[in-house]
Amino acid sequence: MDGTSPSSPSLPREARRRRLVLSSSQKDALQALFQQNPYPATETRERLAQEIGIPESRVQVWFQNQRTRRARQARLGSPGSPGEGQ
Amino acid sequence: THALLRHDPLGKPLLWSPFLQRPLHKRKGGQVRFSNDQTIELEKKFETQKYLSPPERKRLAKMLQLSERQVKTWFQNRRAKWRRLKQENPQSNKKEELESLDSPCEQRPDLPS
DNA sequence: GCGCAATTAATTAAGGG
DNA sequence: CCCTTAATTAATTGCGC
Repeated sequence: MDGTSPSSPSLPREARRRRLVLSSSQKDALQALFQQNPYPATETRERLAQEIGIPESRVQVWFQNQRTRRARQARLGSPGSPGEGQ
Repeated sequence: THALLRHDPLGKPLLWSPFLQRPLHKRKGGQVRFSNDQTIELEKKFETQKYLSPPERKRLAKMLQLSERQVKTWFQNRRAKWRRLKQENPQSNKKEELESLDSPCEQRPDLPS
């Protein structure tokens, strides 16, 4: 009896939340812009969204997640570099 | 009724899974996800009124055992999401349940007479 | 004082190896 | 199976009205 089986045979009609899968090109574009500016203005985001063909909100969340990723990577990468000057 | 019902295609609430889920929806700082009932009630109110007046907010907060601030925050977050949804979706796109109740973007917040 | 836009941290779950 | 990562949620800050 594992509850892990999502066996709900009675409702195959539910469209499970399908998350957007970004292509390499899309990711590349996002990353490029991110390197230029991790906090792009709304207009910039919109423009990029149009260019890569995804909704602006997705660009927004991508940037959010990317910031988090970066911060995390920085943490794991070099935990003790900067001599805190405080 | 349905075991694993979650998330609409466009939109709305996420209700947690039934019993077989992690006993903790508590975030680190002690923030907790609202109960299904709370969310449902909030939503119900939201369908009727996008903006609610301070006294109503207080009432609802008491009813749901939430802070007025929490209710306020919930409504604001909801409004934001809603606007985005409308903007991205020209028409109310709701798979099976269509609720064309949202046309006027401009609902005036009840002015205290 | 409230609404709103922007942003955050934590979490939840889809996709793919 | 498990890691990556997109999507969601409640809360916060700052700004203008």
